[in-house]
Amino acid sequence: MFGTKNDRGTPLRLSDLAKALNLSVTTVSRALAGYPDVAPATRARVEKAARRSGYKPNPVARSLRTGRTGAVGVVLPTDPGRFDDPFFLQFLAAMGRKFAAAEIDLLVTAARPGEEEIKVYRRLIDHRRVDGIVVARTRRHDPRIEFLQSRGFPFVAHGRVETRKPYAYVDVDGAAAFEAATRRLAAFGHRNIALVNAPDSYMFAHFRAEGWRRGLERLGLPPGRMRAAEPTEENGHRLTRELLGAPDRPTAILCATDRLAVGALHAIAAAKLRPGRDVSVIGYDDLPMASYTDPPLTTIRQPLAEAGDRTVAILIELMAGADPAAYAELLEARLVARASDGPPASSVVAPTQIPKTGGTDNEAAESR
Amino acid sequence: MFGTKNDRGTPLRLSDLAKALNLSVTTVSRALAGYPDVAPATRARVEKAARRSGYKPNPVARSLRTGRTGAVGVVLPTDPGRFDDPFFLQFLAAMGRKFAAAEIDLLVTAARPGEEEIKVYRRLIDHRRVDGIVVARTRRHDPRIEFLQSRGFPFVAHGRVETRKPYAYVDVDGAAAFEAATRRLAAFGHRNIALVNAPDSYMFAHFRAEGWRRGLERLGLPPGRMRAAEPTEENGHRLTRELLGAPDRPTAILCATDRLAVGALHAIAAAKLRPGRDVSVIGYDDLPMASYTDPPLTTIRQPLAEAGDRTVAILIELMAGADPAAYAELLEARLVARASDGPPASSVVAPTQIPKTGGTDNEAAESR
DNA sequence: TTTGACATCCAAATCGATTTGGAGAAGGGT
DNA sequence: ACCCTTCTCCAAATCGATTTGGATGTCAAA
Repeated sequence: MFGTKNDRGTPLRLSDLAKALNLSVTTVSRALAGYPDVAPATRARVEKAARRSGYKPNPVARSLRTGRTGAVGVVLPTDPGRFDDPFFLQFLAAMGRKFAAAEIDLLVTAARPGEEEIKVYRRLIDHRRVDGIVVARTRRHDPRIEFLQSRGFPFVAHGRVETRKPYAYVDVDGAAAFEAATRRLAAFGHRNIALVNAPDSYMFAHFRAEGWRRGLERLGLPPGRMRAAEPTEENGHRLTRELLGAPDRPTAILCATDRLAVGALHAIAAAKLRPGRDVSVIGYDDLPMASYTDPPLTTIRQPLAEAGDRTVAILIELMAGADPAAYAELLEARLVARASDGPPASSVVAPTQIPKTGGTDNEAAESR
Repeated sequence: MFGTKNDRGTPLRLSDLAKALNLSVTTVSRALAGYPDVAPATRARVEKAARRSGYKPNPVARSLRTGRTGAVGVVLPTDPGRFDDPFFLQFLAAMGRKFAAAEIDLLVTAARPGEEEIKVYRRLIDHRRVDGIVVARTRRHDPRIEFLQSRGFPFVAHGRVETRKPYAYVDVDGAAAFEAATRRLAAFGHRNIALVNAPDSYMFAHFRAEGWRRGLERLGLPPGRMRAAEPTEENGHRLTRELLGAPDRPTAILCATDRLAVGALHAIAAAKLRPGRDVSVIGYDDLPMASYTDPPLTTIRQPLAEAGDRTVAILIELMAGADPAAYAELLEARLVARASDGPPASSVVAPTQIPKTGGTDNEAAESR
């Protein structure tokens, strides 16, 4: 009856459908769009023909006319060329299903924090590449949030920001999670609990440190030591080695991410200490590999799937015109107990066998 | 002189520029596009005005007219919701920089292998969402390749496929790498070298097995055992446990990916054997965490950055009309020696202490 | 018979850039 | 003086869908 191609061999156009039905493109368009000024019988005829022929409107033409693109942008705040943090992939994956279900395309770019970063956002918006944006890994003073707010562009942030003007976000309560983790360690009997953190400029790092501090304080424990750097295995190793080399060696180390924790476990073993016995470690993220560290990593699992679902749902509402101020969701993380933490080996262990750390690199690193 | 916005507050249009310059849109368009029928002085004037005002053509309008989108699609062959394999992210990252430099947007989707998968490709093409496609992780009989070829759509595959009709691909010579790794293990003195592989339906797994087999053969060693399953830590652990439980326990295990290798190391330790001493392990991918396993993983690093660069470069040429048959590139991987392999502990070790494996799950798994 | 009110339908404008098919002017050759 | 190139430039068509602003027809009320 109706072919799925027109006589030019290109996908069916609205005008092809109209011609076949002996109707105007206007009527066909309005019939499919649900306008009321189309007779029920006509609408049925149009819908049937559209279904039969597999007609789908050309999204580019529609986009030009309506100004909508059917795509959403995500700019990963990392060096393009190596945004290999598994977290980002999990994050993308968490949103993928919902976006696919809504027939929304995901446009992924990478741009490292800084001036260039805003340019990418500007391009996405000015050139109408996307209808909405997801901001990943917020920072304390985040120029991206300010920029998007100033443009009035729909966006959802994964994480909070220190700003007055309300905006839509979905975040996980890292402070509560780290306070709970601190309590857990204290309950094991630890009194010297250190933190291997990501740079404080990252909001997530800031909150996790806050939870740790609050936990220590409420438990009446003395403040612990903290070191921070970009969350990689290598930095986790280095910072932990520094902590272990200090005179009052911590018996437990909270790590802001699993990648840091992996490095920490390694540094502990390298110092001839038993991770999980002499020094407890707790991570955050529950990456797939967390079960396969040695010992298996006790870590905190954030409800990333739920966060992704909510992020997408909120973004869709914002793109339809909803007020960003109405959306501020804080989800709960939950601790996954494995074997990298437990009671301290003994209250009074002589700090035996701790190798000297190198002398040149023991200031707290705070890379870019 | 020229504002960066027109009087409607929207981004500058070609017609705004034309009006300001007292020229027709035709001339302005042709001046910027480099047509020869524009007076040098006029062209200079137009170019200067465009630069000053920051004019960028509306990509949607351009797309409607030219049929090009300025975007490229990647469909990750995984469950949407959990495409958390670090490899995919590295792969995306490897292409990210070049795509950004060429001002090409990257459209990322996930669809699990099967019928649904082709639907996604069909949508990308029919709806003109992208100008080209990158096919990730090829399979032996890959319906994606056939589909794209039948449509004559520009694409580059990361990996080869068993087909006669030529197509453009960039691949890493996994067979050569695994043959070399096998030789290395044999040089250490190993004679019983097993393979923990990904399903043979994946082309990469097929080649790595081929290299391993060829290596054994050329060295005059007896064929080794192989087990295969989806490349996750968990499966690496399970398959390795099965291999270790067999009567003639291998002294070395090649793993098709680092994730499998991580599981393997863990299974070896769980069997009270010393990884790197009693049982050597070599992985593939050199994920960031490979340096932080216990012991640090000897693995094979593929030149992913180079592969990404070439993939993008080839795709750009194909989109400009080049012949896919002209592009078939095979890159070399290189072994990164760490501490998970070495000479076998002793030629004659009694297979002591090997715990019984569970009885229910010891057939070679070959999940979907 | 006339007048609304309502139900249906459609021609044309629109989104913004590209491209076709000339038009007009200037200069050269005969 | 006339014809032909060669240079420059531009009006209008085009891509395909959406949307504005009617046009037409029908039927009931006046």
